[in-house]
Order: sequence, then C-alpha cells, then structure tokens
Amino acid sequence: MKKAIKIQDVARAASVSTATVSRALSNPEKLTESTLKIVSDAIIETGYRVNRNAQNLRRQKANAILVLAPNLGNPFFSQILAGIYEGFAKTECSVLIADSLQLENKEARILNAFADGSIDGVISLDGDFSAEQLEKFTKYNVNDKIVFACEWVFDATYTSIRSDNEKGAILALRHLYDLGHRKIAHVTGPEHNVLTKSRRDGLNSERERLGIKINPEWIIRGDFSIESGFEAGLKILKMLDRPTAVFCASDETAFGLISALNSGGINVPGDMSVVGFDDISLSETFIPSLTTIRQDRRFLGLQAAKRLCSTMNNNDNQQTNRIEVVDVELIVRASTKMI
Amino acid sequence: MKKAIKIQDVARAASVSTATVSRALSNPEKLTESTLKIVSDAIIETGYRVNRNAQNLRRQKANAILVLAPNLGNPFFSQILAGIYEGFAKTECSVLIADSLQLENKEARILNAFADGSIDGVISLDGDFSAEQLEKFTKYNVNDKIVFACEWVFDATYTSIRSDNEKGAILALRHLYDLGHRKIAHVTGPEHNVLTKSRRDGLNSERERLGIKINPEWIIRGDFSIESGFEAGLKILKMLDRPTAVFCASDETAFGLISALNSGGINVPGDMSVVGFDDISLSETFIPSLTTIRQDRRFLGLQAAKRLCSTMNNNDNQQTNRIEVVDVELIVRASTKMI
DNA sequence: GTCCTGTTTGTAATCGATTACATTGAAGAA
DNA sequence: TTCTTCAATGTAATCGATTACAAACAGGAC
Repeated sequence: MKKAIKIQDVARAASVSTATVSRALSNPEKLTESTLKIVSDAIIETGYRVNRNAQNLRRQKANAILVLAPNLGNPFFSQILAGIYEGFAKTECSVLIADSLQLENKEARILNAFADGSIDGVISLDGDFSAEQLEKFTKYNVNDKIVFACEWVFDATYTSIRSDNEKGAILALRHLYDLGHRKIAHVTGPEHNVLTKSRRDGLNSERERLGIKINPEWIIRGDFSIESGFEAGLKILKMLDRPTAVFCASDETAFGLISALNSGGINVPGDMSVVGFDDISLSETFIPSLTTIRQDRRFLGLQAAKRLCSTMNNNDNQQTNRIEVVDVELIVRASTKMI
Repeated sequence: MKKAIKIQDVARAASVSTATVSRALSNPEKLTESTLKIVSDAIIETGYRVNRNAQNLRRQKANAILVLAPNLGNPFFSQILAGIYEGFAKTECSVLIADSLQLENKEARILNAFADGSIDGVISLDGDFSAEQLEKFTKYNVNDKIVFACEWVFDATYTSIRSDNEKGAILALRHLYDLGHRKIAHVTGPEHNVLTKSRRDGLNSERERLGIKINPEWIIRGDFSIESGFEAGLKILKMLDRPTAVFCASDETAFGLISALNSGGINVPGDMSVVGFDDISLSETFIPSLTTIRQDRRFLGLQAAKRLCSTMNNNDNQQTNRIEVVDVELIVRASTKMI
C-alpha cells in the first residue's frame, strides 16, 4: 500500500509552504505564474490528491447530497436520477441515494445526516412527509437545503420542481373524450399522495367542464405499481356497468391493467382504451404501445440539481420562484381508439 | 442555524474528558456503568452527533462505498441495488452510485476516490475494464477493495458474484428444443461483454450436444437494450430462412424483438417462440408474458455487499472462494409454444 | 536613502474526533 | 502499613487541509 501523499509532501517537493500549495489548488490567481508552475509540477510529480475528509472538516462542508427516492425499483426514477447526475457532473459533489420506503424514520435520518456533516443538501422525490416531520425540518433550519422534485409538500418554504400533473390529466381525459369515450375510469395513485390528488383534481375539473357523468365504482384505488394495475383490471372485468376507457396514474399500472383485461378476453384498444402517465421507455414497446402523458423526467432532475446547487452556493435564498412547473405532453399511441 | 454541538460540549456537560465521551460511543465496555450513564445522558441532552468528517479523518476511513453501474436506466439494476442496500443497512456506510457509461476515465475516477479518501470500496456491476485499467488497480493496490457483481473481469484476484449464465443459456435452449424448435436464433449482448460471451458459450456447447445446426445469420448482435431487440426483430422479418424461436440476452431485448415481430405480422408465441434473460418485473405482465431465465438479482447485490464488508473489516483477505456462482431458474410463461 | 503601499509567501491556529500514553485511585498481597 | 497491579479516566498529540495574520519584499514617491 502506497502511503498517502499529503500537502506537506508537495510543499517540500516544491520548496514552498503548505499554504502556497493549498492556494495553488483553490486560489491559483493569488500566486505568481512562476510559483504556480513550480507547485503544479510538484503536484503532478508527487501524484498528490487532496484528502476530502480533511478538506471537508476544515471547510465545514460535506460535498455530498442525498437523493431520497420512494422505491428505487421503479424505472420511472432512473431518468430523474440521470438528470440529477447531469446537474452535479461538473461539481465535486457526491450523490448519495436512499430508498425512502426502506428507510424508517426518514426525517430523523435526514436530520442526522445534516448534523453529522455527511450531506449538504437533499433532493427528495418523495413528498410524503407529515406536518410533524416538516416541523422538525423547520426547527433544525434545513428547509432551504431540501428541494423536492416530482412530488412535493404543501409548505411554501420549500423549492420544488414538478410536472403539470393537472394538465396531464386534462390532456388524457380530453383525448379520450375526443375519441368518443364518455364512460372513463381512473386508476389512482396511493391515497394522500400529491400526484394522486392533483391528477384527480385535473380529471374532475375537466370532467365537469365537459359534462361527463361518473360512476363512483370507476375510481379505483391503485399505488402506481404493476400489481395494482392488474388488480384494477380484474375489478373492471367484474363490473356490470363497464367503462369504455381507463386513465391510469402510471404507465406500469396501465401495463398491469392491460394484462389483466387481456387475460379476461378484453382487448385493448379494441374493447377498451387505456392511457398511462409518465412515458417510461417500455411504453413505446409494449403491445399495444401505450398512449400516455410524457413527463420530462431528466429535466425535472436536472432543474432540481441546479436549484439545490445555487441555494447551497449563494447564501441569498431569496429565490424568485420556489415552485417550478414543467410542461407535459400527450403521446398518442396504439392503446386508445375511436369508440 | 444551531451551531453544531461537539464532543467538547458533551464532555463539559458530563464533567468528563473528551476521551471518555469518545469511548462511551465506540468502546462503552471500557467505562464504568455509572460514567457511561452520565455520558449517555449528556449525549442525549445535548443532542450530540459525531462529526463524520472529523471521525473519518482521524480514523482514515471514508465510511462509503461506490457502486458502479452501466446504465442506471435499466430496471435490471434496481433489484441489485436493493440487495446492496440491504447488505449495508446495518452499517454506517454510505452508498454512492455512479453510472459508468456517463463516466469518462472510470478507472482514474475510482483511483481518485480511493486516494482522496472518499470511498473505502467499490462494487462494480460493470465488467468492462481493459488490461491497462486493471493494471492500474493492481499498481495502486486496490484489487481487494473491488468486488464485481453480475459482470466480472478475467483476473482471478478479484472477488466476484455472478449468475450461472452458461446454465441459463443451456436451460433456455433445451426448453426450446423440448418444444420442438430446431431453428433457434440468438440476440446477443454487446461484443466483448462477459455475459454475452458466457451465454453464447453455454448456447454453443448445448447446441453441439443436441446436434442442432446453426445458420450464422441467426446470431444477431444486440446490446441488452429494447432498441437493439427491436432492430433484431426487423432483421428477422427480412430473413428468407427464418428461425422458429429466439433466445434474447435480456428481457428488454425480448420486448423490443416481440414488438417488432408483431408490427411485421408475426405473432409470439403463435409464429415464433421467444425466451428472455433476467426476469425483470414487467416480464410477467408483458403480453405475451415472457418465458425467461430468472436471476436472483437481490441476492447477487446482497452477497456482493457482504463480501465487500468482510474484506473491508477483516484484513485477512485470504478468502476461500473468490468466485461465487449463483443458480438461475427457467420461468416458463406464454411467449414460448410447442412447434 | 527613507517611507509607504501593495503583492506574494510563510507561520501557525484551527476544524472535531480518536487514542497512545500518563495519571489516579482502589483492591489485594505481604 | 506499604507495595503491586490493574482498571478507569484524563492529557495532549494527531489526522490533513485551510486561512487569518504576519513577514518579507518590490516598486514608487519624496
């Protein structure tokens, strides 16, 4: 094992002080060109790497952020992560990932990580925090170090980047309406989830505007998962008053739904039209290919990263807009058909 | 902002020395029960959290590992990650994730992270390292801090956990053979990939054993992606001498393939049988549901984590078996049919 | 030459926890 | 009582980089 080279070794090799070496790395403009050259050469020659722990200790920083994702197993998140990585690519900041479903006491864990200096900020893709949990964040003064992406909480002090979920639901409903559908079911996300709520709100408002009646049975509780879609499909198979179209809260749910319908002899889109939400990569490939609402997930991640970076660097957290809403788009494919 | 509480503050509150507080946390058995009680109370009362940077600096550890994944977008990896997290759940070790496709000079980045003290170990799901890159690892003496999972490199000094890929290919081929298929195509993974190679090897040896002839056209280069499967499907559509079954190197490739075949009027499994590899969650839901080879991905991740933990803790790296091969299983579903 | 100014570089304190070594004190042996 | 031994606790050096402050030095004004 090579023993680590430290700043002292470089200083000795360059016949300067440690301060000069440190400055060569972080404030090169403060040095004469000639000394900078000497020091740079010595750094290369010795193969010196700054010790992050020492640096972080002294600077009182962690150079790391935490991404909190509910269920890493969902391919939905990968693109968001890619965007986040892109946003941090040029920085020296490490990205830690935690699965918030696996995490007990998540708010305590986050506060702990802040307190012990292992993170400087959080990007949460999970908006499921109780009032008590949020109070703790406020108490420990970390609100402006947490950025929400995709999901969010109802507390205006947090920065958040989200898709226009209401519009997505409206686009989906109108698309089905335009195809002649009037009996439209909805497989929701989990109760209390902000996405569930705003998509349902969009749906209801547009339903009212278009004057569509609704059978309460057609609102089926789901949780974004494939399995919940499958179960919803089984429920629909048993209905006496069947809808002619279904809007699902996620693409995976739509896949499960279509699969169940199929197993019951109902063809999509022949007998029933289905719209998803997200536009994950498999939606194009699925048979039938899925009509869905596209969210620009990479962009959501990228923006969240940028916002967090800027609040972490500038201490002026008087941002103009804490809430940024990203446009969504209807992608028409083969799972929907004129009635 | 609350100013951070340090060990000094706790020492003062408990009227003991900092050494005693430190011992209360890391070597409680060295203290009298009564002092331990006093110190513990003081820790709770003050809300003290150890500063990780200071601790890591002093202990010369990072308390973090890096997971290197090729293409985080692939849902295949999420289960492995879940296993890795499970393996590190009880430890204080943070898990960093990097997408090796996005990472230029990955070996240099890894060595850097070791050198600057930001990681203690690596779990690589990526086996694509050149001889020169491996030499660098050897030179900097980090071979026993790197564990390969899923993929691996041909250097016996590394610990690696992998599925029995040859057996998987053999099971797939024999299943198709048993259904009466003799004209069997294969969509491979990327050239030079170890998985591609071992699956192809398994296929070839079993092919020979069963006495199946092969049209070279039926070996189609892919890269595990949906798109490459789609393109392979298009190629098959154009063939004069068409296979009756296809074995794909990944489930996603199989989805793309089936989708392309479908668009060309070829029904799966009616006109052609398809077998995948991996058994990702959507395989059960896809229409038709996919016959595939199941890898226990969570277990692969968990084992990799355990191995890395034990080599990082015990300095005796005289492990009995550096290579651990995990069994795979044929899952028969609806995408394959008797000819 | 002397003084002043401003730039470049060096010295040493500091971040917060750990731990080798020193000290204290109590129990047991004689 | 006095000495030995050992367990419990304290003192202070240490990990490696940063940076406030000090020092050195060059150049210009007089």
